[in-house]
Amino acid sequence: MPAIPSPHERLIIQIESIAVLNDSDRAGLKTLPLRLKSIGENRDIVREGASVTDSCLIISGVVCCYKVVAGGRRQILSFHFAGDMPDLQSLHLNTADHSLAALTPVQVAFISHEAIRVLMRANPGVNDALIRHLLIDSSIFREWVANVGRRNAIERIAHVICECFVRMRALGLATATDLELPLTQSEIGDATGLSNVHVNRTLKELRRKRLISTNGKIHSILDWEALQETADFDPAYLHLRRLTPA
Amino acid sequence: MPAIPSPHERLIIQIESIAVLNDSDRAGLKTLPLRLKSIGENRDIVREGASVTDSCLIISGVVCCYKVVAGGRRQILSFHFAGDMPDLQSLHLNTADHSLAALTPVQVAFISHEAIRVLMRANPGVNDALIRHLLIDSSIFREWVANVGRRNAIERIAHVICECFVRMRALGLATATDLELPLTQSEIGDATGLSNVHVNRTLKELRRKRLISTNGKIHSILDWEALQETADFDPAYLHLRRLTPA
DNA sequence: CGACAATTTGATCTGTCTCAACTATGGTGG
DNA sequence: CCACCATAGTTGAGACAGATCAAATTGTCG
Repeated sequence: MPAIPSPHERLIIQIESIAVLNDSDRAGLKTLPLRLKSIGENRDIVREGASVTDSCLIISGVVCCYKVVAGGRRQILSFHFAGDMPDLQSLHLNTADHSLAALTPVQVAFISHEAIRVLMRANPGVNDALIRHLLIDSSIFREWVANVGRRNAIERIAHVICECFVRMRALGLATATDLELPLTQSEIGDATGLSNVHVNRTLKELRRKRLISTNGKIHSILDWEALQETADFDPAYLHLRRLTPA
Repeated sequence: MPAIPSPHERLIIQIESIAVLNDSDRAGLKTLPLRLKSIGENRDIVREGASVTDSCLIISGVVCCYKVVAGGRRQILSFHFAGDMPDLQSLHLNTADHSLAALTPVQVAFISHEAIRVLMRANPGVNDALIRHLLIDSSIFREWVANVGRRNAIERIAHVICECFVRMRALGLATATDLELPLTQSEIGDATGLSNVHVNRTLKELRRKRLISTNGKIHSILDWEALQETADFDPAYLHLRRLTPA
């Protein structure tokens, strides 16, 4: 059982799940100055429209990006876990076009854009890796457009579960069968464009089909093949180097 | 009435709609070697899963990114016009996670990744501008997730029209009231997650409300304020430097 | 224990889909 | 020049997935 990774190690685990780093890249990343902060459940970390001068690295907990459309309905755009940098794009887009919120109590580390820019200029490996991180986020948004646009309720929810499972597993945050996904049904609904009532029924359907089982915040994958099948899930869009932790 | 811009000029118009370039940036962009090609209507330019070594610049016509989900249903992810580089992300994600297709006869220019990389390394202004282009694409995908996830049919369609209008106008491809948008109703449905029948009814509703009028492929904005209102449209997510052409 | 959040269930309603037929439109070849 | 055909658009009727509303149940935590 490995010790809990340090914040810098979290970042390196995340980056190495998608890109190859050499010793000097890793050394450079370890010099990044981090400003740690704890944030309570359901608190906004960044609000849409704000000007941003730091990007944040998640150390623990679950975070989501979201927008609010006319009528106050919320659409969750993505989920993020320890090691992710959910607003890295603020490096080149200074006004936030969406909000970032803590879904659980979270620990984040703020990193100034300036420090990241200096490191990227000095270190081509880090430069390429972070751009790749940004582009993979973009790829995930594309998949989500297809998910909410053209899949039915059971496919949508199964797909989100598959994605979270694969991504968390690559980050060392899930076992071969279990993941801790502390989302409410209403949050799953906001991510999939469904009402919370219908999410409830659809989750029941997934359990009835013995694809998953749920014990509090812990979800178990009972039949990974069948779950991917019903989700129409293909992990290619995540552009991971490997699907299991190193 | 200005002459039709050259391919390199198209690219510079597009980039200057989102970023500031200096003389050396513009000069550098003009040296990019372009391999021109004409592509027929409804032909794929890049197919999902392919390995890509060139990015393409659209010279004329309309192009879309799309995915096909289980059951063969298509989801259009984005529309692209003259000056756009719709698969710039292949620079760092070599296997395409979606397809790119010509919706009209199009002229494209292929640019080798190597040439773009050399230019970006030599020219920080171009580097930042192209990354910004990538991140704005990403922002547009986020808005589309919210559009198909949480808006109703009339809002979705009005929103897509608003976006195309503003983006085409910034590229000098639309007048103050008219845009040439040669999309079939079925393509609009694939972009908004609606059936073509319902698109038809909803477009009729938009015309009945005197928000738009349609004459073949030419759409006129009759009441821009009211159209934005019904679309819940705010152009901030496009991160444009200005909403009208230079 | 009490209070509040989250989940579960039932009943009803509605937006959108599907299927099918019909009309315009434009292109092609005889 | 017109008959023909393919494509896109339009309209109607019925079905269904998922929304909404309402209420009961089950956590969960101070």
